Amino acid sequence: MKRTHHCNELRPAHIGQTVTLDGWVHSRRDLGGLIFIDVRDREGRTQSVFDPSDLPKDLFEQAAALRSECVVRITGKVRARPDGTNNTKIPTGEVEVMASALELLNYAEVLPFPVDDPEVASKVNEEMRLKYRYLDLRRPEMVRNLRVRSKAATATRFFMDEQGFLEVETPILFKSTPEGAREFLVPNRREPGTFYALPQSPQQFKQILMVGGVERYYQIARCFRDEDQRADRQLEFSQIDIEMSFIEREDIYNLIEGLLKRIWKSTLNIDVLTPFKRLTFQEAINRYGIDKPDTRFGMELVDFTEEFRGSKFKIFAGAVANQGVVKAINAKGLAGVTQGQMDTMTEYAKSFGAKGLAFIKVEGGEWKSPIVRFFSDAEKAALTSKLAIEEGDLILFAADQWLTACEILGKIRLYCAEVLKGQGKLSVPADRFDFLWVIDFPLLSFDKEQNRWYSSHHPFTAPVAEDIPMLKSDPKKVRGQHYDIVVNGVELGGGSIRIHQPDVQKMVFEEVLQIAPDETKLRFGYMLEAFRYGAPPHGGIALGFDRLIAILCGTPSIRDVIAFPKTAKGTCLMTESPSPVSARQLRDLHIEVKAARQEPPAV
RNA sequence: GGGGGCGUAGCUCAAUUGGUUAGAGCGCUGCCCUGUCACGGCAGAGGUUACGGGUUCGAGCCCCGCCGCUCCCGCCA
Repeated sequence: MKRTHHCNELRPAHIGQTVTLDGWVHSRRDLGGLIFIDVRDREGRTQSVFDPSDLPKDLFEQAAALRSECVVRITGKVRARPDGTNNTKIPTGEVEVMASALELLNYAEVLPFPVDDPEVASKVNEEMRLKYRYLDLRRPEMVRNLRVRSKAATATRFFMDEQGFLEVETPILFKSTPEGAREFLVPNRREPGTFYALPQSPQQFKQILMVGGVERYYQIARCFRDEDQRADRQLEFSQIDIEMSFIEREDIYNLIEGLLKRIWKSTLNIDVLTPFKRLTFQEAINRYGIDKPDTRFGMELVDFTEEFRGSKFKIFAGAVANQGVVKAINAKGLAGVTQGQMDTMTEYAKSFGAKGLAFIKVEGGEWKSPIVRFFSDAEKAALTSKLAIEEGDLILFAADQWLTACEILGKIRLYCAEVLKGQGKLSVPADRFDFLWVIDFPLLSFDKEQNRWYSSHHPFTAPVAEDIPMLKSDPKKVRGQHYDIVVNGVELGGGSIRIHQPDVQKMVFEEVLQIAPDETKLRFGYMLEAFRYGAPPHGGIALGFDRLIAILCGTPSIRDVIAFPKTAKGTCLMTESPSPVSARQLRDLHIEVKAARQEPPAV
């Protein structure tokens, strides 16, 4: 390598040294008689000067012909910049390289979009950024995201190693287990009609590793789910996947708190306070209307079920009489909500099953609301005191079954917070991270359509020991030893203590979940068999690695922290995948495509 | 599968709500310029308004279809 320094390295201490820099032409300022070339690499940029008075004519002309993003090697002596010409915006701004040699390593054609101007580049259409991802990745913001990702991965590996974990890789070609997410299938050439599946997660392998005596396993694992995408969901994504033997829930909490503390310290140099708060599922729903609450602001749900029992306002009284609840939130300072925003909120509430969205605007010293005339003085007094109502407030109500009412207001709460942030009435510091554990989830949920119970998390989750007797008598009340780690309203990960007794697992499969014994054997037979030969008590967790990095980088989309992400429809705009394949490939795989299909280009 | 937003020059955006030859900034090309760093100055090129239909005397704008990007619901054990 001929490069002597990177482009964020030269300081006044280097003055007098002859150096060689390799990089891209970040910008070229041709003053006619004098040319400035800023050379950029992933570390930063450095100014070089081409002065015709001490350069051969052809060298000077070569420099004049350079254009943005050409790859160059520049050699020259480091010198202090003349008085008054320092550039305080860049760390190398006190010095410059007086070029004596220039090598054009590669020429660059005119770019489809600029990478040198952060203002413009950050606004470029994402379609363009994805198609020319290699250009997008040159932007300092993107380099920084990749660096944070790498640092976090390294911190994870160091920490997990210190804690005695073994990094073990598990197969990508897995067995189809049609529970949960839709899988990607891979046809087996060797036996027509059989398929591998790509793993939704290494769940079953990591439990088998515990049976295999590994005791402490981790992996930054690639997972695949053929479901529709979101800003925080890709078809393929990464998890920090962890499993441990001979432990209880507290051990997982401790471990993860230590891991996140380490990651935050090594990437952002922020000290995260531990232990994290804990909230039961019940309390999370009751206070925030969601199982992944953002606790960086208040606006909590307040219960008025007792106050409106027998109220003259029949909608509220009726909900209570029907075993439902009445809940309200105070969106402080939002009385000036526009009709459009109110309509949006009402539509939003309706999409979650509400019949409408009752409200009170507190403006000009009075309560403006179509429903307030039905309220008694006692009811008004209760609202005023429990919601701390003041001038300028907007009160919003939901009356329904407990879970529905809470979820509706939970969504409305988040919407109001966004509106208030937009108006500058609510601000959340960018470096604030509210971590918390959500615990005591119900083990089972009931599927009304299929008239059967299904696992809230997955069927290997252990019930809380004291609740086991209720498994058959009162399944609804059984709590699972499941936990979610939440930060700033984002579900960062979740896990559980697993069932390690084959008889309990069999009972859950067959008697609680009502999966036929032969089907259980077909799908999970190898697991049940493994558990017969001495399975240690164990449990684990998986953290969404992409989401974790997105939070560290302060971006709402995980596409910004994945080098080569896919679009919302699952395509790669750079490589144009997925794509048709040749008839011969299909024949080898014993696959006949019935849908009208595009022919691949002839090779 | 459903709902919303967007698509105009290489890029980011305008276009007085259906009316002349579709504009600006940046970029690009040429010329000038010895202390710039968002260099500056002068001149110039660059458009199938994503695509296909329709309504109209007239469509970037209205209608239908279609493609792509994006956000959300469903889905994600």
